[in-house]
Amino acid sequence: MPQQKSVTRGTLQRSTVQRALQRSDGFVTAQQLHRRLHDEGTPVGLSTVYRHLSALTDLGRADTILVHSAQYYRACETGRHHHHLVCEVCGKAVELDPPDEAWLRAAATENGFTLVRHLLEVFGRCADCTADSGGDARDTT
Amino acid sequence: MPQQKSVTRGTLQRSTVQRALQRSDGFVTAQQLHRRLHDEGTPVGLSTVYRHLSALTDLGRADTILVHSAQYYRACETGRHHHHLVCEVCGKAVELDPPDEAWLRAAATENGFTLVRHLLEVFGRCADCTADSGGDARDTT
DNA sequence: GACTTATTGTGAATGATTCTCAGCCTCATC
DNA sequence: GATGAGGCTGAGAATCATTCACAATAAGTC
Ligand SMILES: [Zn+2]
Ligand SMILES: [Zn+2]
Ligand SMILES: [Zn+2]
Ligand SMILES: [Zn+2]
Repeated sequence: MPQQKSVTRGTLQRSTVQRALQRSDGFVTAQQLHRRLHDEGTPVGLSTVYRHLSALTDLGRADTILVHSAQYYRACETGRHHHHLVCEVCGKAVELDPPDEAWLRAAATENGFTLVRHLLEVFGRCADCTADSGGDARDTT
Repeated sequence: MPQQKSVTRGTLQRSTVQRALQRSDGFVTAQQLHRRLHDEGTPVGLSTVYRHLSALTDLGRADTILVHSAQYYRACETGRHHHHLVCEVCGKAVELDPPDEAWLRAAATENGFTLVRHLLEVFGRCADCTADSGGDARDTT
């Protein structure tokens, strides 16, 4: 449980990372954000980017998904429970309100499980990206 | 697109990995399987374990989930679409038949997306593991 | 302004997964 | 049953994302 303590002070880097995340639409990785900040002339150390993205996630101000062995972050105002419809090509994302999730709890207790969390991510290609492209399209459903 | 070609020949290592995976209950990583085989006196190279797990997945004979930046595999006979209820502590897993997934397609087209795949994993602790333990229990829902 | 301490950034460390490639083994063929 | 071509193996190097360590720096406090 080496759960590291979250950063909390109001620093320049903190707001920089926070705003950069809000400006992005769709999910981005810490690395991408780091490079972007560098290119924009407001560089922030890679570790610091990681630190703040992680802190924002802890605070519920961002949500994250794990794809292709990489962690993607996205600003997230709503405190409500929701899932994402993510474009595999450009990273654009839409929030989804799932309907019933009751069957889920039912299934859990039915099997003697105590629920901790669940994760639902839907991948596809947005209208724009369907237009161009012509590459691969595996289906791991 | 550096999609590597899958192994297909009938070799000793192939069946060894395949059977080891079937013997395990719950999800396991390539590393765990590799170590287990080594301990059991039927060592198989790490690369080879990775190759076969990946091949089995392509063939639909195994399914995989990504947790904590690590890939977990599990033998999977049923060709049907399904999801998993996974114990975060011991890795035990139960297959779930989700009810309606229609809203999902609806939501996709509604947003101009072409669906490719979706991923639903439910995490919790099984009866056994709820009994002991007393550690952390975050809820990223 | 001086002080206490959290935060930063660089570079090294980690860990999982993939790649490389020479030698080995399968399998179709004879 | 022997042969040959090409697929399979495995040890170690190479990648890649992420985490760590720690000395230098800047926030918040009085
Ligand atoms: Zn949900
Ligand atoms: Zn797109
Ligand atoms: Zn489903
Ligand atoms: Zn368990």
